[in-house]
Amino acid sequence: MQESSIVESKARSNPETPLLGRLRQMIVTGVVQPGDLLAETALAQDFEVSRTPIREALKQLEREGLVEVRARVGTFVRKPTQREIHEMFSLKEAFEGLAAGLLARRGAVPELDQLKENVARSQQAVERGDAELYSQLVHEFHSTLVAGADNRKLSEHYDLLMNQLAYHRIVSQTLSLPGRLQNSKDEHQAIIDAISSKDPLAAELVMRRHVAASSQSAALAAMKEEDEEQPG
Amino acid sequence: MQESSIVESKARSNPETPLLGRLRQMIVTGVVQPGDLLAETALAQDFEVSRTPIREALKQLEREGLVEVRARVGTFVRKPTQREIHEMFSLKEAFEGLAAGLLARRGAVPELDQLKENVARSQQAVERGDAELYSQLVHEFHSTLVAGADNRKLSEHYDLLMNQLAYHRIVSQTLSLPGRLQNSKDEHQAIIDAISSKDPLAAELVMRRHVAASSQSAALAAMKEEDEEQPG
DNA sequence: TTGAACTCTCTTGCATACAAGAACTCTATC
DNA sequence: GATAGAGTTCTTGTATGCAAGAGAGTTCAA
Repeated sequence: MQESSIVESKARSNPETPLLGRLRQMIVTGVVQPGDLLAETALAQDFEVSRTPIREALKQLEREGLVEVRARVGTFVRKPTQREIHEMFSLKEAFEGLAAGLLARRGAVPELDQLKENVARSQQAVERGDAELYSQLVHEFHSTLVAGADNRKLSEHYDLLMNQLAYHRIVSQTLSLPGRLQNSKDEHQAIIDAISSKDPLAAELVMRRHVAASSQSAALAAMKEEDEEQPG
Repeated sequence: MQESSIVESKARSNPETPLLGRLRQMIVTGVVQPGDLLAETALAQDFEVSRTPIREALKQLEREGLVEVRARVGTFVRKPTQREIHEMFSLKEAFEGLAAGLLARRGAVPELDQLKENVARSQQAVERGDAELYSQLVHEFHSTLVAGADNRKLSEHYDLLMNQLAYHRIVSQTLSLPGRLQNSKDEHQAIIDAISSKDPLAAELVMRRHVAASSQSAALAAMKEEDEEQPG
């Protein structure tokens, strides 16, 4: 239905090399953990290519902020600092607020129907207490909304940001917080209402409030994860 | 005083390779024109290195949207489409609006004083009718404001955007439009007032209105340039 | 036991050779 | 004159070899 969009979403002239996508997915989904060494030679053997394309992909990932290349030492999976996470949630709020406003301006488009359907399915997920399905639907809701803004540059920046946040991992943790499920669904409904009434300002405002609320939960979850790793 | 910031501004662990910066500057400042071929071999000879580092830099520039690499054909300086320019100005509005809000929240910081001084100098430039100096001060105003938001992720995204817009070229064209100089300066003053009164919402609103206004002028100038190139 | 120096290994950085393909040019043919 | 085709040339894509440096481990001396 909806493209994954965290891992792959650009519709550019040059389709992304499979290598880059696979490496990025490994990082974003947590197959490799922050601090892990991504050695070019080892990866080259794993993927059965030479170091050259591996190297290009790693350099690209460095620019995306997912890894850190230390000259003549190694390439390591990067972990955003608390400050960076906070900064990125500010950006997320701005991006999605902009998207909501643009979408409201566009009026009735297919994406709006997709959002309505999403909320309907979310309602069922909430009733069944299916947190995992709901988490997936949340991701779909937000990416559909941004896609509906019909602004490719926005999408590019947004995808970049979401990859850095390793968003879906944080979201699934966030939603385990008690009561957050029902709140989140209601907020989604309010967003759709504002968009449907073609009020860009209201749409942006509601959207930003929603992102701010979930950001707070997410930041909390991220901080909690931090504590669990280093209990001392 | 203020770092150029269009060409170089990141304070990352890995300092940017000189090659990348030089190539980027060549594109942003118009030394090489859209459509021009950037052949790896030729550049390697010019810069007296092998193709490998050149290649890395070009790949990076591709990700930044400044060049287009067509496999086995060539790497070409890219020209944003009218649609992309429009999209990017939407993003610019969101970024600078966010920055103004964040800066207002921070209160009295050195950057605020820099902004005040900037407006004072701009006043002089307007009185003297020095459009070039004013153009430079405009650039400085906006980059100081974003820097003042104290959000590195925002700065990264903003720099990326500005490079794609080859912003200063467009600005200098824009400001030649009659009456725009005085208007622009007054708007800058209004932005500072809003920030000084520590009203994030007002600051964001005024900022966004300002960006929207200058965007309209800039888009017009870009369109005009387009027409001049292809008169038929 | 501690510390310093040295060596050894592993990493990325860079240069280069070769492969593959796109596009242009020139020629032959209709 | 127009067009199809082959060949040439230019481009980027990939593999690989070597250089340089960081860092861990070891050894030796105090």
